[in-house]
Amino acid sequence: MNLDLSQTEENYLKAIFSLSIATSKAISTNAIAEKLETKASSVTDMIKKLSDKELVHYKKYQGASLTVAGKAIAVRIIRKHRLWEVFLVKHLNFKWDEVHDVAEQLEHIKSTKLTQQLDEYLEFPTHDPHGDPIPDENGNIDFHTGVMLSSILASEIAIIMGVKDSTSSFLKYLDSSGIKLGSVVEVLHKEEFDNSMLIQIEGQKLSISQQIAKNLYVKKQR
Amino acid sequence: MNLDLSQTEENYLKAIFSLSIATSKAISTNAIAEKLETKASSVTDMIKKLSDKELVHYKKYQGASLTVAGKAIAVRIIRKHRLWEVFLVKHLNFKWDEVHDVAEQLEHIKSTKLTQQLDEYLEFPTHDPHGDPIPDENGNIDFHTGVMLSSILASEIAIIMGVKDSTSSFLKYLDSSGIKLGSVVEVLHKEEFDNSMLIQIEGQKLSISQQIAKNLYVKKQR
DNA sequence: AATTATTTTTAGACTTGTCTAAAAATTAGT
DNA sequence: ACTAATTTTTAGACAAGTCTAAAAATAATT
Ligand SMILES: [Mn+2]
Ligand SMILES: [Mn+2]
Ligand SMILES: [Mn+2]
Ligand SMILES: [Mn+2]
Repeated sequence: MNLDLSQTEENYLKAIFSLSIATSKAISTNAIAEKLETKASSVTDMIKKLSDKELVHYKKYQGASLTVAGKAIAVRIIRKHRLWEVFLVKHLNFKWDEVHDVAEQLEHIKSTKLTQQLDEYLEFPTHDPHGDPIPDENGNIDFHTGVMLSSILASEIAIIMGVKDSTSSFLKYLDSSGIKLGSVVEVLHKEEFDNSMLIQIEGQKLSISQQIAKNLYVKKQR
Repeated sequence: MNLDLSQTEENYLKAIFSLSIATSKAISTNAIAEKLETKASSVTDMIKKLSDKELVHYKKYQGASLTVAGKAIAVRIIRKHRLWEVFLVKHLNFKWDEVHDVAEQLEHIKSTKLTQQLDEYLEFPTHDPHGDPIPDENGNIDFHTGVMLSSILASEIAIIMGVKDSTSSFLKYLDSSGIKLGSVVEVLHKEEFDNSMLIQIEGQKLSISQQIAKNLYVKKQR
């Protein structure tokens, strides 16, 4: 059995993993297809292949879920992805909205020594530039403990811990508004009508939509 | 015309480039096949494809050579390969015999910003860990001016500038003999029978075969 | 429960890159 | 110059990954 996977196979495992975080149910063919911007028929073919390699559990019409072996591989890829993102931002002057596409390529480089040395070189970072947790060598992840900013009540104070949406447009919006990881945010007012909120952040007052607030992980202060 | 090449296409261009350094003639199908460890029939197919893309000149039975566009791409890949090798040795504790396979993967990462920032981060290195010249941003290369150690006469002194053979076994031999880039070498005696030589290097006397001496670039002193 | 709508799978085709075996062209040897 | 050896190309096949269109299964409606 060939244990060396193609980039495509790795991307499928990663997609199933990230779709599995929100639910404990099997992931539908369509969901995977949408995530990978491919067709359902292609997904069926690939899932069968991964099932033969015992990396996913699969029963016809029942969707897919990762086996222990499949999950271990997915986590390793995510680890590499996030370590590279840290490297790009910390050492190569990339902005947090510029790293993802390059990391999508770098995550497939195969060299355990490289990953290990990169981790050490970066001084064992625990989170990537978007606040996402970096799995350790053994595949353990500290999942986001944070709640969403949208759930914080008026007059409460919180700290920005991460972004849920990592698209360039969202990150650029945050940059232009001065919102960054570690920023202290106070909820001054919540508008009942549309759930928008007026917040105090980085020395300024700002009105943000619920859409924005739902994509920011925060840690509530006391 | 799609300008984004596959890794395979890039490897063919690189192979033709490196085989072209030794000669000004077109490169034979067989030579490419051997270099890439593939079959001649596969090479013919790919050369046709690259010819359609105007990256190689090709006439049936006449071998292949790079067009200006093809050469520019090949040089960019070699630049990336060597920059990554420098990074791995300088920052990630890789030995010079460990970098090649990883660099073979990293050279295909597509991001001009990445290449440019990496170059800057490494402080614009001119040579890789094996002494090979790194092309600059515009594709200019300082080819090895050096001669081979095998051509140095008895009683002459030279400095090790690079290795021609970068296989792990050769590099490990050099490590075990204390030979490294920058080492000063004095030729004490040349054996006429087999062209082996007795040299003084890094404070010790050493006998090396012609095979060894033919794979070391040196700069003659004075 | 029967019919519709949606999701998923299958069947067949296409692209990329590879291979083997055979044919064609070139090169070498006499 | 002719034959033999070598190199190169072609023809046909295969694996990986993708797609479209049609069939089958499941889920939602009435
Ligand atoms: Mn990312
Ligand atoms: Mn990230
Ligand atoms: Mn190399
Ligand atoms: Mn090198």
